[in-house]
Amino acid sequence: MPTYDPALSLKLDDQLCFALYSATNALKKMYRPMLERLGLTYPQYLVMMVLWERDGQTVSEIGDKLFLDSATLTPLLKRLENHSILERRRAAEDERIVRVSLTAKGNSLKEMAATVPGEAVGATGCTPDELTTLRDALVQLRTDLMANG
Amino acid sequence: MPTYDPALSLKLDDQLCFALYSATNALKKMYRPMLERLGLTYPQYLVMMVLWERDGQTVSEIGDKLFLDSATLTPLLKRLENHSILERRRAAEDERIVRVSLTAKGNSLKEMAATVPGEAVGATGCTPDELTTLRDALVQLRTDLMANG
DNA sequence: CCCTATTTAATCGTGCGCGATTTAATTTCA
DNA sequence: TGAAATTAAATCGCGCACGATTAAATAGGG
Repeated sequence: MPTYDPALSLKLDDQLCFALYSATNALKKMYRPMLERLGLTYPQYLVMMVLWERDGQTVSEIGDKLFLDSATLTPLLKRLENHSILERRRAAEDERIVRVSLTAKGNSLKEMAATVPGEAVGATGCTPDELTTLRDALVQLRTDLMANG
Repeated sequence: MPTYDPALSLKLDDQLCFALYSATNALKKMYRPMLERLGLTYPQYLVMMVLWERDGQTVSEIGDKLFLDSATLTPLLKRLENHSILERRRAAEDERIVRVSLTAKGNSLKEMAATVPGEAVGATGCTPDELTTLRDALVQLRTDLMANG
C-alpha cells in the first residue's frame, strides 16, 4: 500500500479527516470576532439561523436540522434564554415537548447578522461557485458518513 | 441580494460553514468506534499520527502541525501519558521545552491503527480521486481562513 | 553583567458535542 | 384500562478548543 495514497496512509497531511477538522477549527476562529458583536457563539449562531427561518420550533426539530441532540442543545438554549434572546416553554398539548420562541431581541439580531455571511465569504477567498461546489461535496460526504457510520 | 445565493443568505442549508461543521461532527462520530478499539479519541489519534511520523517532538512542534496550542495539547498529552502511551520530559538543554516520546505501547498502536484509514475511506463512499480533490480544497480553504482571519 | 523582552508550556474559565442514563409524559395494546 | 413501550427533554461525565493569563527559562541589548 503506497504511502502517497492520500486515503490509506497514516501521514497527517494525507488525511481528508485532518483537512476537514482543521478547516472547521479555522472557520470557527474566523467567525468568532464577527459573532462576538452579536453576543453569539458559532453553534448559537446556527441555532439562531434555524429559528430565524421558522420561529417556535421544538428542541427536537432544531436538533434534526443541526444534527445535534438535547444534551448539546438544552444547555445552549438555556444560555440564550438567560441572555433574553429566546424563551423555552413546554407545549400545553404535550408536556414532553419544549417549544423555543425568539424574543424581540432575538429577532432583531437577524438584522445585525445580515452582514455576517458576506464577511465570511470574503475571508474564504473563494468564488461563489467554488463555495457552492465545496458545500455540496461536504453535504454529500456528511450524508455518506451518517449512512455508513 | 438574492436569497438563493448560497454564500450570502442566512438560510442554514445554504451555508458552507454549516456543511463544514456538520460534516466534521459526522466524521468524528464515524471515527469513534474505530478509535475506541485503540483507546484513542479523534484528536488523540491526530497527535499520534504526528508522533508516528517523527517521535520526540516538542509540544510546540505538535501544535504547529495540528494548529492547536498548549491549552489544548497539555491536558490531552497528560491523558495519553496517564495511559502509558507517551512520556513528557523537559529538555535538559532548554527547560522551557517539553519533548514528547512514544512508549512501546504508543509505537505498537501504529500497527493497530493501520486499518483505520481504509475503513474510514469506506465510510465516505468516495473514490480516492474525490477524496484528494476535497482534501486539497479544504487545505486551501483553511489556508485562506487563517490568512484572512 | 543585569535588566528587559521573548519564548515555551501550563493554567483557568467557558462553551460545546456526545455517549449514556434518567425523568416524565404520552401512546400502544393486550 | 392499565402495564409496558415509546418519545422528548434533561442530566451527567468526559474531553476537547481556545481566549486570556501566568510562570519559568532563555536570549539580547546596554
